[in-house]
Amino acid sequence: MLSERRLQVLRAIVQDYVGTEEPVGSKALTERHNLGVSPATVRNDMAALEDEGFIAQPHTSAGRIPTDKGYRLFVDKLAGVKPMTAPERRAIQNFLDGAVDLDDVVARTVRLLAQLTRQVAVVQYPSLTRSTVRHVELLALAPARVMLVLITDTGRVEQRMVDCPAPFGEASLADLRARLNSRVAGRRFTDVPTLVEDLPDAFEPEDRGTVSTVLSTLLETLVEENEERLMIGGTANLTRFGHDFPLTIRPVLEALEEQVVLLKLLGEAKDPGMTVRIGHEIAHEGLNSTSVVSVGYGSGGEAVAKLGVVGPTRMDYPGTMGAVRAVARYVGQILAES
Amino acid sequence: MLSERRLQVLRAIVQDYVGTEEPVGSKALTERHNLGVSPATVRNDMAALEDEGFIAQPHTSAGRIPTDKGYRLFVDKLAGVKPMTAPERRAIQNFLDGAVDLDDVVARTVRLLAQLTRQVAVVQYPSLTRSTVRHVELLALAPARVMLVLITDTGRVEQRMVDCPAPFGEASLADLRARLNSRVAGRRFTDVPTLVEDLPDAFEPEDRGTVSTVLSTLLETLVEENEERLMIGGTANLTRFGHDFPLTIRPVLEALEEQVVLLKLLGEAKDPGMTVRIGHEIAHEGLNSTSVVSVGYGSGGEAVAKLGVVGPTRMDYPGTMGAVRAVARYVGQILAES
DNA sequence: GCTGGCACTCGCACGCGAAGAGTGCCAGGC
DNA sequence: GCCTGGCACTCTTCGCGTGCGAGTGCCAGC
Repeated sequence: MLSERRLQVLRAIVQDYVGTEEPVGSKALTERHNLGVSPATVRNDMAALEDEGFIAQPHTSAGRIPTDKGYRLFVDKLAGVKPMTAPERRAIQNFLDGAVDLDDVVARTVRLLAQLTRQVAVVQYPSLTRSTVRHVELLALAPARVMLVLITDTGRVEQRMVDCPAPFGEASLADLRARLNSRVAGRRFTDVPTLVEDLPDAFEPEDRGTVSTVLSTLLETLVEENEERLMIGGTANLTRFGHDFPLTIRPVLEALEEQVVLLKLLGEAKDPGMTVRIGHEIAHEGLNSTSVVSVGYGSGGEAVAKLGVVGPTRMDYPGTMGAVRAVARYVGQILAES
Repeated sequence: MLSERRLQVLRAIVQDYVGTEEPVGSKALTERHNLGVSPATVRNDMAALEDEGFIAQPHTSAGRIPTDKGYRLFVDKLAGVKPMTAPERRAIQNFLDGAVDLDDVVARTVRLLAQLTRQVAVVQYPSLTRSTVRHVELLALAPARVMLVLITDTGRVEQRMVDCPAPFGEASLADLRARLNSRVAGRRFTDVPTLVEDLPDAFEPEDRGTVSTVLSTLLETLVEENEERLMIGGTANLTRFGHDFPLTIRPVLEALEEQVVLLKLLGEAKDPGMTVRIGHEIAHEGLNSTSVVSVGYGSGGEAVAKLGVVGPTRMDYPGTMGAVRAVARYVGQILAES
């Protein structure tokens, strides 16, 4: 196990490197932190930390920078979560309070997170499968054409066109609407398939085909892969890091556009609380030099989706974690109110 | 007026510079294009073109590059719109055909445009004010809480929560829903305000407050500034230009995130057909070294929104214009079908 | 009005050397 | 046994001078 002082040295290295973006040497360390020992001693500690793989030197005659493993230790053992200040909290609440609908909530959240952390913000829309049904609406647009509108308790709205195999009367439609809502309203989306299973049986034979079609469209809408959406913002912040740009920024932008990658990433974080993934811990190659801080948010006690930020591994973890946690908390409140 | 050959020289310069990204000299020009004259002659032409402000040299001893004015002349007089090939058209159609709802259409369109042009794609959602109402739905979520759902003929869905001043019975709600729809269904959104003006008068005094509240929420939803949304994609393509990056890419990314800027830009292009804005013709500072190609698209003869791409002034204008036009055409078809 | 020739201007890549930062190691002290 | 000051060594970075090459402008001739 590393001695207490060596951990302090690692902490100091991480802090300085995050602040300056430059490899940090033993002399600078002793000057900026009261370690109570001389540079030579720190050098020994650094050599030990390097042997253990927590830090590395870019070139022989440069200072050290933390490795992914070093950041991991920092995040797990050495750093807390920096709470937001009172004015910051107020600003968050004010900014989110003006939202008029779910799209607006998500858009504002993205902007807010990007501004607070000065990094790329990612916000997932509330998952359908983890929400409950508020209402299902059926609208006859033409005799054999129905629009299906799905509304969740989190304010999310999905719509689908349904082409019916046979004309469907207004009375049958009203019947289906009523039966459907009485069965699924207030229930979790995951329960919907079994709840509507035998619904066609209640209808006249000539309507059963249409009812089945409507129901299967409803079920398709709930399929995991379709139902995940997210919004991204603050990509301009990517330009703040590394001056070796095109190479660094490109794969990150590409990965961000591949929403699948991000969704997988957010989905992987099983822990409902905060998750930090650092550098190579992220499977996707383009994101190997970034870290992702994510957390679930939800209207009640349960998380309905995730939000987080993507930034360079060299990021201010305590501050970022604080901002992410605070924003998630307020978004949850807003959703619960609406 | 410039002689025919000088225009050809300008065209050749634009084409070569777009292809190579490097200033083009007189010798290279004569080698790559059959101008039928010697480099010395071309030099004279280039000097004339420079005097007129169509081209410039980055440094004394380098080749010439087109100025914004040069690109403008190229686009207006020298370049046509390169039509898509048959396979490309088929690919566009296939790609768009799988869309399940409006969000999906827009998302696919953005991806498609970004891929075809290898630039940043921008797609505006169909404008509410230029669409017609398909249906207005009112759902009672609580005695004094109504959800308003607005559906357009282009498939766009907007929802708003309405907190009513007084409890509102299910019967009154059904009444309002029926009256509202009979008045506005099939009508243009811009006509809605006058169409619903006297609607509260038809209700009992105790319900009038609530009806007014619902109606004013409806009207707010239509306010220009709220109703404009857009989706952006292909930002990774920004990294393909200039190696002097951070400086170039940063303001562009910032401008793209400021959706207001883009919306204004798209809105300014009054011409329903294709509009090309080049470099400093764009008022926003961050976009001074980019060009924007935009065109309206719509389900019928009329444009309901715009789409386009943002790229470096040094872009393949004929190809980009061809792609933008083709995509707009197919998106219009898809919307008309849904 | 076009062409070949020629002098001139610069930007850029290359090589070299000095400067500076930081390390590793060692011998001595508490 | 651990910490410290000293010292030699390594390697990157930066500045500078030079040569090269690309490209131009101009001029005289056809």
